[in-house]
Amino acid sequence: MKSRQITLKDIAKMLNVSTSTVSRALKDSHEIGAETKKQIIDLATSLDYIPNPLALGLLKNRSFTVGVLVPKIGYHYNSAAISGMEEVLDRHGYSVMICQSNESHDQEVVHVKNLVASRVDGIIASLAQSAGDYDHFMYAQKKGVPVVFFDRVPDYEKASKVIIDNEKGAITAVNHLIERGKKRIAYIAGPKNLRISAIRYRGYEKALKNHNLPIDKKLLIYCEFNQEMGYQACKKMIAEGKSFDGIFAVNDRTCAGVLAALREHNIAVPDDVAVIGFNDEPYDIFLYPSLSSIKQPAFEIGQEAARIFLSERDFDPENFTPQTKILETELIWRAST
Amino acid sequence: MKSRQITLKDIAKMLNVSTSTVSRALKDSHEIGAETKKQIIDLATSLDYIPNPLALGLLKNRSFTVGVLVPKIGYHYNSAAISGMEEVLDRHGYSVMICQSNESHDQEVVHVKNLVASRVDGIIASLAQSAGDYDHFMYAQKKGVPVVFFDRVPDYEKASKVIIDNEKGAITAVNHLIERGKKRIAYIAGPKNLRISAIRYRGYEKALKNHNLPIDKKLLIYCEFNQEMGYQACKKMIAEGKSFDGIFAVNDRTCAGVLAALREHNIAVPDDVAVIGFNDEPYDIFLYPSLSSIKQPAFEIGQEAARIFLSERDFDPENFTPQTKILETELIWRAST
DNA sequence: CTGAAAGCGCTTACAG
DNA sequence: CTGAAAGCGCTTACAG
Repeated sequence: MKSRQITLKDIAKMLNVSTSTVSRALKDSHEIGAETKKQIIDLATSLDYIPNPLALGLLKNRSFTVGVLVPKIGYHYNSAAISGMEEVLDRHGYSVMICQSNESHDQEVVHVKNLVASRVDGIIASLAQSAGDYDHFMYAQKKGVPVVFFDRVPDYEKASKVIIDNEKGAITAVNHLIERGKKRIAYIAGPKNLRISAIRYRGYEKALKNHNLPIDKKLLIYCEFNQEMGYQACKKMIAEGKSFDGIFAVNDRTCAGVLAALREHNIAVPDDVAVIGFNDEPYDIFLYPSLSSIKQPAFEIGQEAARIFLSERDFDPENFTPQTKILETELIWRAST
Repeated sequence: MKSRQITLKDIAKMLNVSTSTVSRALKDSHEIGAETKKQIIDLATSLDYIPNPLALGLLKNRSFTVGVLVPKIGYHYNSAAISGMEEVLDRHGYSVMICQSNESHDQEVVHVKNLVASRVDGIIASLAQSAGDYDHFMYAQKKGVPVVFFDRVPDYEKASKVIIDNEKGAITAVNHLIERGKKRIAYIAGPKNLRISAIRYRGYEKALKNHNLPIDKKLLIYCEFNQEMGYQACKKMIAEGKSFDGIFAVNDRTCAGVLAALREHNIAVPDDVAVIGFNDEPYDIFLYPSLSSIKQPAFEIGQEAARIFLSERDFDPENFTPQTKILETELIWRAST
C-alpha cells in the first residue's frame, strides 16, 4: 500500500481555492493576493508538498534525466567522470541514469534503446571496447536525444566530444623518462587495432625524435590491456635480450605486470629501468615501487561533457555544429621514475 | 528544437481510430479485431512507437526507478553491488538512479530528499561514514518509499538489510593465519568507534580462543582506514619491539601500508609475517606480495537487496516486517599468507 | 486577484 | 469490436 503523496488538488480542496491558484501561489506569482499566497505556502510547507516530476515531465516534454553510458562504473576513470557530470547536472535540476556496457557493444545498443525509451533528455557516453557500428547513437539523435561522447569516442563527426590530448600525454611521459636520463625506451602499447595505441605511439615517436634518439621498432610491443599481458611482454623482452632502460606503457594495469616482471629479474626500478604508465589509477601508490603516471582529468572531463549537453539540449541533434573539447593531461611523478 | 516522439494519438489519427483502440491493440488485447490490430501494430512498429514512461508513471503512480545511494561508486564494493542490483532490476523494468554521498552525511540527506522528490519507487542505500541520524530514511518511508540497506546498515529496526557475517569473515581470516602456522597475530582494526572494528574484533578473538592462543591486547591497534595509517601502525609495532608473526587488517587499503612497512624493514612476507586483509579489492593482485583477503560477495549482495526491494515495493513502508539477509564471505588465498 | 478549461500521453471502466 | 470520457498531477493561456 503506497501512501499517496500530497498533490496540488489536496491543498486546493483544503483551502477552497482552485488548483490554478495553488499552482501560481507556489511559484510565488505576483498575481496572487498576499494573504491567499501566504496561506497556501504555509499549508504546502507544513504538508511537505513536493511537485510530481512525472507530471511536470509530461507537460514540458522533458524528463530532467540524462543517461550516462560507460564501459564500467568500476573503472576509476568512469566513476570520476560521472562524479564530474553529477556535479554540474545537479545544479541544473538534472538526475543521472547510469548504465554499464561492460565493454559489450550489444549491451551498449540495448542500453541506448532503453535510455531513449525512458525519454532521457540526453546521453553522455564512452564507448565499449568491443567494436561495432554507431547506429544506436544515431538512432538516439534521430529521436531527438542529443549525444555527447567522452574518453572513448567514435570516429563519426555528428556529435560533440570531450577527450584528452593523448599524443601530448605520451610526449610528456616519454620526455619525463628522457629527462631522467633514459635513452632506450620501450613502448608497450595496447591492442594493435586500437586508435589509442597508435595515437600514443605517435607521441612516443615524436618525443624520441625531438631528442634525437633513435626509434627502435624492436622496442614497440603490442599486447592486451592487462596485468598478465604486461608481465608476459616484459619477460619476453628480457628473455630476448633486448636492451632498454625505460618503459612507457599504455596504461597502469599493464605497468603492474611490468613491475612484477622486472622485480622477478632483480632489475632495479627506476635505476636500471624506469617505468611510467597512463591513467593515474588510485592503486598506483600501492604498487612497488609506486608508479609514475599520466593523469587524465576525469572529473573535469565529466563536467565538460555535462556542460556541453546543457548547451546542446535544445538543439536539433540531427542538425547542429558539434564541438570537440580537448583537455590537458598531467605528469604524476612517483618512485618508478 | 527537440523533435517530438510518436504518440498514440498520432497513430490513431493516421488510422482513423480512437486512441483507446490503439492502446488496446498494442497490448494485444483480445477485444480488438484481428485486422485493425495488425494494422495498428504494423504502423506502430514502422514508426518505432515507444510508450512514454512519464505518462505511464503518472497514471500508475510509479516511476519504475529505484534510487541507489552509496558512499562512492568508485569503491569496488559499491560498483559491484550496483551491478548486481541492475542485473535483477533490469529484468523487472526498473531503472536505477545512482547517487553518491561521498561519505558525507549531509550529502546523504540531500540525496534522499531528492530521490523522494523524484518519486523513486524505492531506495537501496549504504550509509556514509560520517555519523548522523537516520531521519531522512524514516522520512522516505513515511512518504511511502521503501528503503533497503546493504553493507553499511543503520542500527534501527524498521528496514530490511543485506549484510555479510563480519564476525565469521574475521574468524575465517584468523583461522587461515593460524593454519599457516602463525601464533602471534596482530589485528589492525578500523577507527575505534566503528561497529565493524568491534564485530571483526570479536571474530579475531573467537578464532584465537578456539585455538587456545592467548589474546594480547598489545596486538590490537586502532587506526584510520587508509594506507598511510596502516603503514604507520605497522612501523610503530615494529619500533616498539612487539613480536608478531601474522597481521589481520580490517581492510586491504590498510594492508597496502602494512606491506610497505614490512618491506622497509626487510621482514619477509609471508615467512616472517603473514598478512591478510578484508574486501578482496581488485588491486590485491598488484600488491607485493599479492594480498590474501576475505571476499565479500558484493554482486550477490546487490542482487539480494534488489530482490528484497521487489518483494517489498507494495508494502506499507511504515508497517511491515523487515528482514535481514546475511551472506557468506570467502577466503581468497594469495602470496601474502 | 481568481477560476474553468484545455492539454501533456496514456489507460480503463463504461457504453454501445 | 470500438469509442467517448474521465483521470493521473501539473501549468498556463483565456476569461472575468
